[in-house]
Amino acid sequence: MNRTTHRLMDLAEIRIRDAGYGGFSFRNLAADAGIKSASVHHHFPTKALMTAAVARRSADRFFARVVAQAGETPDDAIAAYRSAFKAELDRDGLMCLFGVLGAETGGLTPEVAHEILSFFQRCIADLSLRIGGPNATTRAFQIMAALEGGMVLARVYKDIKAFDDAVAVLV
Amino acid sequence: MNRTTHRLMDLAEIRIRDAGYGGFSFRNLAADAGIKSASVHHHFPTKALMTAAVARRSADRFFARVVAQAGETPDDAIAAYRSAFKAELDRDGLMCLFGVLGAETGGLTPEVAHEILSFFQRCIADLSLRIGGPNATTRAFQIMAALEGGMVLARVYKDIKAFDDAVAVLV
DNA sequence: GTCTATAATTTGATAGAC
DNA sequence: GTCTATCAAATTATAGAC
Repeated sequence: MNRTTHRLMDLAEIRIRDAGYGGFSFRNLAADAGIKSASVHHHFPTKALMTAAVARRSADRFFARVVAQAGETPDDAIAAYRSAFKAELDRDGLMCLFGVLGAETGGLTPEVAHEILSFFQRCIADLSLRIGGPNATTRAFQIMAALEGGMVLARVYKDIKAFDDAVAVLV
Repeated sequence: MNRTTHRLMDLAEIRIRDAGYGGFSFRNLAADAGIKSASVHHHFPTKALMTAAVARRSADRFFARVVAQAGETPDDAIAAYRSAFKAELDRDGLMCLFGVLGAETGGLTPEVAHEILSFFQRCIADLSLRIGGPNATTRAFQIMAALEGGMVLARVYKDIKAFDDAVAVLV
């Protein structure tokens, strides 16, 4: 993949995290990149496939970051997840791509919905494994819910402190 | 407000909770109701104002339910909030209107965004008051995050158990 | 309160030149 | 790889008849 393809994915990711799947179009994306919408189709055949590609790249980056940071204890793993999500908020004040798309699941094509579900399944499986113990999976759901819900609150309040408060109990 | 107005709001609420603000139009709403889109404009001047009206009605109903159920202890209040959110999942498997719209805040008009922020501020203020103590507000953010995040997970997994797991620690 | 008709704009997508 | 040109469909919204 070349520079423009990546640049278009960067721009799409921002738009989706800001306003959801219905909140971006090939037209405004092209305008952001300084090209025409027809040229965007050269890089991605359809909007749905582009969104799926953006989600896949975002998930890969997320797990690379989490794996790099995760230590040996359950608390290390939780801290790694928390800081991976918080990094997105810190960078641009926008929430997690998967939280946004997950909330509007009913408006997504099957290929996009599949990427979203896969991301959360991978998080839950990985977290459960690292946490261990009899209630590991339940605990993993609690952690993911706190993180995603915290990001929604930070987005609505336009204040990262809402996220910090929401996830304070995890650390 | 007459029967058709309420019916249109019911239909819009379902659509928004399923696919977000960008996931519904006056055309498909009208089709759902068996009328024409021009007739929807007789009830609501614009899509944004209709969405704001739906949000306001949803918030009023939510707080009426919470006030009716909330007992005297902090745990009673938390249980009331949890059951008010869960009631929506139980009814149709869809998540909270405010969680969906909150996630795509960047794509909303100011009047809609204001309704969403107001809802969460009202929840946090009310919960903090009922919980009491020095960390009441922080605790309120944690509860709201768990509930909203739990609904996102339930929506993505298409399984209410994801919500139950996510909020199990609250009860 | 609902309809037909329509305007103005946007959107997702394609064909073909350069 | 980007462009112009274009299409078909959808979208928000309005005017005016019934």
